[in-house]
Amino acid sequence: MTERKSRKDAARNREAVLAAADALFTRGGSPEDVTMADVAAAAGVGKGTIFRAFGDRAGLLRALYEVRLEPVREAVETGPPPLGPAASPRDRVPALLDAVLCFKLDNRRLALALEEGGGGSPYRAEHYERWHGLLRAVLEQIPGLADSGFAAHALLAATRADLVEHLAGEERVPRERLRAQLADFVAGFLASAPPRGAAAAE
Amino acid sequence: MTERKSRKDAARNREAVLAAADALFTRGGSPEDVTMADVAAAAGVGKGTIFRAFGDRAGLLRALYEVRLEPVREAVETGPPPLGPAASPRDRVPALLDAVLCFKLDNRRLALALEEGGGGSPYRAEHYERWHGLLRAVLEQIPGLADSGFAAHALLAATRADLVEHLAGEERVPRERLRAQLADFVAGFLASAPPRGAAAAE
DNA sequence: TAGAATCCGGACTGTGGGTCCGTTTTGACG
DNA sequence: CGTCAAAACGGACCCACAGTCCGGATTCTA
Repeated sequence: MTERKSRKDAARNREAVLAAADALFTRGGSPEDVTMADVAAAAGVGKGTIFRAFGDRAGLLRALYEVRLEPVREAVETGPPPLGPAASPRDRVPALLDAVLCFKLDNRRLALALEEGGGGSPYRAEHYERWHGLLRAVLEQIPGLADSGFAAHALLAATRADLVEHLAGEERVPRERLRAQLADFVAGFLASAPPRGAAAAE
Repeated sequence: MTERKSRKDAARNREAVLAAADALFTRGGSPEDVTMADVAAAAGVGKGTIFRAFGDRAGLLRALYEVRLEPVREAVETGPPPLGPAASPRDRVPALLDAVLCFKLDNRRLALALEEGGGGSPYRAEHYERWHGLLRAVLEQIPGLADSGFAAHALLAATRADLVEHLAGEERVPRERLRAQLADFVAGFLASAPPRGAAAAE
């Protein structure tokens, strides 16, 4: 009942396309250099098959993205702290942003392709809205912070795929250093709301 | 001696193209919908003329961007506080970011076109490097802040053209409200470094 | 005003996303 | 197992657009 039963060749080809696209995008090189025809050839299907299954290029990218994002989403929704819902807001915010950063580090070309040529704004994508809504809600629980809606946008903007690519890929900033920098930045922002009765400096 | 003397028709056409492109990009509608042929037609020249004068689409966009950015750049480099060099770092950081935000609000479609289809990363553009270098230097002067290089990137990311477009264009957030939100966010971040001997909360 | 250097402009090319439709596969039913 | 309609296949085809090319027009120099 989950979905209309689809013909088995359709399902098989869908998987083949996803696998092929996955491989092609993971391989080094600009995401723009991977054409739909390339994907079709690598998957051993015709172009028509891809477009029927995914609608357009952006659809394919989104589908791939969702697949890869699945584990992270699960960890966030039902996992243990600090990522899961049981964590305190002050711990969860940095954990969430770190998770996003790590995801983009692990899926640079894909995230890049999706954010750049992904049709319209990345801001209309529903996966962005998920992240934003969640982050906003968590920020909301921390009193004394500025507009949490904008703050959520701004913090997420620090993990934009092309920025990550620039820093990690272009400037060769090591993964752990980048994570630390983001963590510091987030910590700085969170520090603007006094943790308790405001006991101030050390 | 500023530049090789160019033929007067070349100069005239260059201006015509800039003016036409300016008008076309300012007019509502997606920047992608403005083709080079459109610009050529509007300017009353042939396509070849545009490509000879600006190299490629990105070159035209960059040239336009520079022209529009000129006043802001001057205000930043030689203007009065809080934008100019005489301002204290704590005042100048928010002023700089506000200036960037206002600029992008005033030039939404253009900034969008440049950041999206602008060839490669926006992070390799030299105007980005100017802003980043400047912001970084100013942040550097505020003791107690996290890595100023990354912080500069992160703060600038909050003014990304597509985010601005999303908030101001899509969600109809009024200009002044957006400025206030950014200002709050920046203030929050700056507050993480104690202004003086850390007199703490109010 | 002659001649050369430079520029003009629009026809032309290459590329890649997306569509179309004749052919093939699948699965339900008798 | 044989038949048939629905669904899927695939690659030839279309189109839009960035970027190129070159014969002809324009502008500078002498």
